[in-house]
Amino acid sequence: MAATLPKNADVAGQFDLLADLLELDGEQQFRVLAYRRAADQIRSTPGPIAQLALDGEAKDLPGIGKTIESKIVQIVDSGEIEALTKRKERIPAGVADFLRLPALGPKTARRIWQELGVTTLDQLRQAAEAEQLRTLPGLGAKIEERILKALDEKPQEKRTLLAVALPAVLAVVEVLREHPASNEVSEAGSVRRRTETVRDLDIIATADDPGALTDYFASLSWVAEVEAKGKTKATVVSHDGLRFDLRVVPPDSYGNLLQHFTGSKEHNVALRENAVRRGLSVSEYGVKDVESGEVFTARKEEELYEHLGYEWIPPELREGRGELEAAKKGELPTLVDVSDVRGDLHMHSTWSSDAQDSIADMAAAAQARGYEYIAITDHAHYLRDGRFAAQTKEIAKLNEKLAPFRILRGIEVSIRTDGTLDFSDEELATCDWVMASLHSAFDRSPTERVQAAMEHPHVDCIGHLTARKLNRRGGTEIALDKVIEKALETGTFLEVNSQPDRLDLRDVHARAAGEAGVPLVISTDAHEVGALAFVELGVAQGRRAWLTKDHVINTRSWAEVQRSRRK
DNA sequence: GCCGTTTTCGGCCCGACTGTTTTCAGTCG
Repeated sequence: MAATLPKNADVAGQFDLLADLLELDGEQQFRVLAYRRAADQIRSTPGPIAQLALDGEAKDLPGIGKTIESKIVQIVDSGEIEALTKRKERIPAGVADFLRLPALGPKTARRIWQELGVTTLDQLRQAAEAEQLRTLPGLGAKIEERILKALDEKPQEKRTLLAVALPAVLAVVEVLREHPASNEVSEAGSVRRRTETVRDLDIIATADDPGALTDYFASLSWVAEVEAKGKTKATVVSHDGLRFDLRVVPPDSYGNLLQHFTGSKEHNVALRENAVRRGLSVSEYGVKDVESGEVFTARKEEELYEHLGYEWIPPELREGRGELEAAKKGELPTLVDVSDVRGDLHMHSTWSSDAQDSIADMAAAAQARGYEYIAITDHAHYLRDGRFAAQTKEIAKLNEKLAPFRILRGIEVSIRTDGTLDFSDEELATCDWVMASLHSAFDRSPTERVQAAMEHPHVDCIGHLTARKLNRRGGTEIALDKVIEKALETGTFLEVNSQPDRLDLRDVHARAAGEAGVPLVISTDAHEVGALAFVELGVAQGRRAWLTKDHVINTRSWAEVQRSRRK
């Protein structure tokens, strides 16, 4: 067996590339689709897929059968899927890049390659500039134009953080609701599902006068550019670069449309596949009984799901990860809600030089949110040379004043490269709450360091496990299964960090931890009072992870948290 | 290639838009 297993992302990448090459080779589309689905499944699998394949358990996952499992084993054994190696010999590497360009699908890319001998993006640009593409039947000047435009654009724009997108969309929804022509207005798409980042921001509405509403939408003061505007649909770009899509739909099928435009694609495909087996064809306009031709429309999503035999599914779960099966049996979890949260166990004060507000201000803001307790968890390295004792005094003094509200004497320690903590055991022993986190040298044995920290008798919780920063760095390759195992063994909690660019654990990781029985903490890591509101993002992430109130330890009183601790 | 309260074989989501075409294939979400 290889010493280190290939990463899920790399395994998935090979299947996606194989799918691309098969498609270019004109293979059966359903084989291509099968590889793409397998790639998606592998990406959303929390543990190492390679180990599962070696153990013969990968084929238990949906969309992965014996053939794909054996191909994963090939990656472990020789580094690459054999079929991929073979296809690469036949198809020039650059041709697969054509598929990333708009308007170029497999059929067109293949023709450009085979009939014009174009095999790289540079050659493609030259061919488009020389107006050679239009010599192929079915291709014209427009295609050349679009290809050149796409090649000139920046490689890939960053995705918008949910923290930016969500308030922006909700504000627009509010404004549209106030317009006299509108009836129902809702956010849809990935924002409604609360995915950690989004590309476009979708809104759907019903209106007495659709044209009046789209006109109004396109004329709002923050709109910098109107990309498209018709009676029932408009796309605009705001001055800060956000792209909004508004669809105005008839009220009778509002439920169908809201469901359709909320997605995800995977959820909708699975929903429709299941419906097809029962002779029903589902579209955004209604559910058609194929035999009788009757069409069912729904004003509400609940009616639509009910008609198809499901209980209503919270948008956060609609990712094609087993929610339909659970909803059919009526076994969806009751997801944790922001109102369940009773305290915040990770935040900083001016004692950390990167934070902005005093302990007293943080406490007041937490009280205003209705919390019963907070933990002040300043970085250990700011609390040396008597500052730790001084801060403890300040907290005690505030507690006298604020009781029964409680400020916990917490701390956030860094896990050093050797797995030790950057604070003394004696002082940690006096803390109510200890978070341990990786803050540097992320590639140096992260799993072993986290495990070592969990073994420490005073560490209560591991903060932002993978240390990823959305749009900036991918996060460490931590063996989540080993971390979960150690968490269960030592009674250590795991954090869902609510910072907009962290949201770490990510959804599938938090779900795996929750299902394994590891208690989770949803905390903000706030560095200023306003950041306490990020709990909404953390809770959304928790909901995407199928977490209930019972999974989340800070939905309990502090006394209950203490009782449930094993160390 | 995967999968099964109609199937271990024969299916595999749905509709809109686009560009290039006189009826549609390919692409996209």
